[in-house]
Amino acid sequence: MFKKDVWFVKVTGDQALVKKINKSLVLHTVRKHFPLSRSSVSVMTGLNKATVSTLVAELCEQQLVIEVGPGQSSGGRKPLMLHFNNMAGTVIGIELHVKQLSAVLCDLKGDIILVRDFTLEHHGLAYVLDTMKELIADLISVAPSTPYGTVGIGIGVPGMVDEQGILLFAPNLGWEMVELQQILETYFAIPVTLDNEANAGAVGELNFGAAQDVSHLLYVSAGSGIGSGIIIDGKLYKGARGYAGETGHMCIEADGKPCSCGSRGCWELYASEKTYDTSLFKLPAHNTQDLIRCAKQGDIEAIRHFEQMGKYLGVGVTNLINSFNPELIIIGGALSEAEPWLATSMNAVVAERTLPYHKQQLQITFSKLGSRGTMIGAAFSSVMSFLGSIRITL
Amino acid sequence: MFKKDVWFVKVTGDQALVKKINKSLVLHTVRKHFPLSRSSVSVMTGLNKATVSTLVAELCEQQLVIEVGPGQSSGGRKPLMLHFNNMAGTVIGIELHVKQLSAVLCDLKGDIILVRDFTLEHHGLAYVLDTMKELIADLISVAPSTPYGTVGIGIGVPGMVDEQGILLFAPNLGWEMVELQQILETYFAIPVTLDNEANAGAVGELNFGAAQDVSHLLYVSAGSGIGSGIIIDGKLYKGARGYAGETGHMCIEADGKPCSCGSRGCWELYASEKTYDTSLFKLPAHNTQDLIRCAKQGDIEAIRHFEQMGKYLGVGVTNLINSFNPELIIIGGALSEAEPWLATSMNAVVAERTLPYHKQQLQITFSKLGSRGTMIGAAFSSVMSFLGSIRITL
DNA sequence: CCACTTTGTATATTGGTTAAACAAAGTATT
DNA sequence: AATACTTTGTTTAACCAATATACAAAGTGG
Repeated sequence: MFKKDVWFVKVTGDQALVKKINKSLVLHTVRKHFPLSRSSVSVMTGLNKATVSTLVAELCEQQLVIEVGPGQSSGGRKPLMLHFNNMAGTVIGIELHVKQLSAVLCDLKGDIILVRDFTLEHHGLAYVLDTMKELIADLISVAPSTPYGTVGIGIGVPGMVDEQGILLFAPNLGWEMVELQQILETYFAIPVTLDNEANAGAVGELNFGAAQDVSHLLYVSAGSGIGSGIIIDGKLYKGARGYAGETGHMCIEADGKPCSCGSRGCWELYASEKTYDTSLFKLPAHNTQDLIRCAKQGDIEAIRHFEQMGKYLGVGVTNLINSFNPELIIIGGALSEAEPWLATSMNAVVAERTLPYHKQQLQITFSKLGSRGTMIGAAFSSVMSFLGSIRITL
Repeated sequence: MFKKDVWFVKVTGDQALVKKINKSLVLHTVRKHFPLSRSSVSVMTGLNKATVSTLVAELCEQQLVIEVGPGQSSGGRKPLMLHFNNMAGTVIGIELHVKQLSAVLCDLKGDIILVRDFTLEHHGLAYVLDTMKELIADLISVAPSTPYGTVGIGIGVPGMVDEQGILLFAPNLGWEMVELQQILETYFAIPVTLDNEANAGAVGELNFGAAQDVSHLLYVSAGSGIGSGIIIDGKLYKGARGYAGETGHMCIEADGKPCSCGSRGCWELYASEKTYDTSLFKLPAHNTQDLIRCAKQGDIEAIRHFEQMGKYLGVGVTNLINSFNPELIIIGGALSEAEPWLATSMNAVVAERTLPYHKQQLQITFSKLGSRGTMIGAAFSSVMSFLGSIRITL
């Protein structure tokens, strides 16, 4: 419905392309580093002062940038400080959990204005869809009045999404081939970006969490299964058809346990919540939240189990490091809250098994954004999509 | 010594950038599709006829494109056909094997002009380096006279290479921290590109082999170990520090055989020539060449062993497919010559284990270029580097 | 021989960046 | 307080690559 990725459609170079590059450069420089004077934008971007002035004037007219008055002098005329107008519009970010629907209303900076949660009673498609529509409609209606209004809806789902925004398969919901993006775009007439939960989480961390100014990053979402969001050159890597990052079904035991995917020895059979039902330990509970509570109280079986998961988490993470050579690995998802019991054994395995050169300048952390990372990431994808669609010529 | 990747240094847009994009577009359109008229270049690129005329005129003056006379009319004036001047310069491609040094002299199209082989007696650094210098000097001296002369040397090595062109570690040669690129650039005053064997092979297949017009590709080089060349968006992906693609040390048996890398259960312990010494079968030989001969003669032990390797090859390939979602997987390296005995079991495992959606529009083939792929790829990297460094303004 | 097509070039225009000069508004020094 | 210097931001003219348009060149077909 809405054109996506307009950026790369034009392969030849002309003045429009030049302006697009520079205007976008100025906009994002202001967005990331405001408050800022025109002069410093010029220095930071390498663009001529005059060029910056022209482009800033246009961005002001488009209300994406605002002049907020004089700043402090550094030995000469006072600079006129520029702000990114985070209230030029709003976006909605949604995460579809198995038992819950979470939504946020964000400004264009990605700051949360409002949160809504809704407990799902079952996974009937019509029911969930209606709930989602209600939730979105509610958020749109209470959104503060802004020049552009609500400009995008970003959704993170626990399943595989293709390039056309079709939710192909969501095992935990029992859904297949749901044209979620198209349905919602038609209903609300607002651009919708649909992504799997891991990809959304990666975008969230990249822009707000542990991964700012990182360009090669893997976000491992460990929960009921495992999925990875892959950031390459600062951009989400989706593969040929949009299915990249299904690392949960990476085989780490060639002749291991049979998996529902048809393979054997898949990573997520050893390092996700799927282990709870087949654990060799006498687990006092079968969900992450309760197990963490038990571990906090010193339950030895729960702690042992987490340590075991940490080890297998490390095995898979090592594989990713050796293959991708990232700067940063972030462990996210529900299991990231078990960091205190997972981290030691995981790090030990990674330290022992990763190739020496790959360990240089590599960082491994747990998610900084917690359960909201996915929502915020989904919302932010919409922000970027909106900012990328801004008119170049006035 | 020589500036690499000049392309991305400039982040702002200006007319020079526009011209660079368009001139490069015209050049590579002619290179890939010649013979071609200016008019068809205009249609294919989307550039205005006048723009194409201007740029072609410059490229002709730079001797990279030549006008070869009138073509066939299609109902109007005869077109003036353009050729890419593959003899504007020459490049040298070298592959450093364990027991052999192979070199080619290529034109700018990547066609082989001359091949030289040299058997290495040992791996002494000084000895190999001297041999390499002699070989290169010889090829340069016999290269046909061209406007630009020999414009690049590309080298593929069996080891890990960093971004600065330092050969960090080559287990089979016993080398560590050899500044190969810098040594040769200083000696010959010609740009040198150094890459590991798998990356070079991937570039070779991408441009001359099974992978033309493919943008997401994995080239798995299986020989004495396993390494992968990863092509993403039509470009070689090297990771944060240049070490991406060390897939041979991907763990496929969490508690498997110990590996020299410090880890356990590494892929290459189960699917490379490293299996020969620990095989459960009574192998009639311990090198690939002889084993293939035996398999051809029906030796059941050799065949069984290859089938076993094929299975494990499939396990690793499945992991790569699920993670990267490529369009194409190419099996290369010495083991690719055992295709008849590897393919069936490998394909069976991949078919059984790969996620259903990832199998759509996925192709798996064995290398089409054989043992020369790496050399040609290395040479071609140099060609691209040269063409990328061409002056924009006359 | 004439109408039409295709190919390629010449010319004027457009629209972006830029350097340089300048104006505005401050600080520092005497 | 007056002067010199800095910093910030705008104005102006120039530059240059792509483009639309007109046109020239060279063919085909009836």
